[in-house]
Amino acid sequence: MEIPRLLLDWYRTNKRDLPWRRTKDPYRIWVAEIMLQQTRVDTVIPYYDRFLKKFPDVRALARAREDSVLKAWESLGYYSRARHLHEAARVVVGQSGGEIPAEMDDLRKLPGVGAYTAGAILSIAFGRRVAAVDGNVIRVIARLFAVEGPVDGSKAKRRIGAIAQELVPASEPGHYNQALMDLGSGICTPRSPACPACPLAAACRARRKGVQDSIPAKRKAAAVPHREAAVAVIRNERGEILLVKRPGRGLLGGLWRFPGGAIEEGDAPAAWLRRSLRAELGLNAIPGRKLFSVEHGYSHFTVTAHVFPCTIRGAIPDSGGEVQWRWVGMKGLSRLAVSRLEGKILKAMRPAHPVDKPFDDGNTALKRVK
DNA sequence: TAGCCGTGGAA
DNA sequence: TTTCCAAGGCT
Repeated sequence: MEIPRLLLDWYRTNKRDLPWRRTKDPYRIWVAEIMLQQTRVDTVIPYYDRFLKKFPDVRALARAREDSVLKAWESLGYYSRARHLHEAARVVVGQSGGEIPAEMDDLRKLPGVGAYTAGAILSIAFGRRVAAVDGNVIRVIARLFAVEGPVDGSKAKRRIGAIAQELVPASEPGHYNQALMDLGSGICTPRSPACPACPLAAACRARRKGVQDSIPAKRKAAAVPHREAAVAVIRNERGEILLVKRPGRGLLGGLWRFPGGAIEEGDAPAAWLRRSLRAELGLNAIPGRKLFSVEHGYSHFTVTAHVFPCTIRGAIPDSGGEVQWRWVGMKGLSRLAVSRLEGKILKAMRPAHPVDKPFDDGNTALKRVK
């Protein structure tokens, strides 16, 4: 086939110099592939460098605490990737002494490693002739072969996957797969592809038919719902804030948050917050006047969070029950991961109410109000 | 199969 | 400003 040769020739002079392209260490390739899932190269680079400095090999990652791994992942998003990578590192160390699997079946069993990631690791780190079909590759193949209609159905995915696998050359499969991705991200882009600069333009059926802009066909995005939330800033006499640990799965799993949560239509935020804190933490909390509200967008909904300083009456139950919580100062914030929403709240509070400085109006949790 | 799962940059 | 989306995987 002509395509692999054209692509590899193009790649030799056009490839990007990226940190994970300077190594053949399977662990480093693996970390890069997980971070790159649904995430831009420019965003990943600083995280990649910091992560590998902190966890230089799979054993270091395996023995780390989850809070430490999530802290290294903080603000990268899709945190299940970090939890799965951490868990998978423990599996690899426990089962094969730290040797990254070089077989498809073994690799796919690791949490967080799907078809794409396994193909990328096998081809790039182990030189195996396996396709790595990501969004770029789906788009490039769909255009090269003028695959019209939706590409997210199982039939179209099987067809594109079969073509992709057939195209992979026995020589330099890792470079070839990365070339395909570079082509997709820089030339054969989702919108207005740069066909005149494309090394495969002469072979592209979509270009010949003039339909490159409508392939792959995309479905309309679902409307994103909006929610309202009420959260509490509770301080002790040292100015530390009360943070709650999220469950180890689901949205932002394993990260720390302010107490409170989503309110229902028609709920008064302060009254709801008071009930919520009693039910969740057993606290008798008195919300003060609202400090401010913060907007944030997640992958599938947006939220407006109303932030209330709260005073606690009576005893504060110990953590360790249903909900785990801690008093957190600046030192704690340097070790525990929080989401961007918490980051926005902390930033908005900083001028008047920096962490480690008690509220100056006596609005502290330990100030007993009779 | 389709919904869940973050974030920030580009257009 | 709003919309789209970027090297997917899990359930």
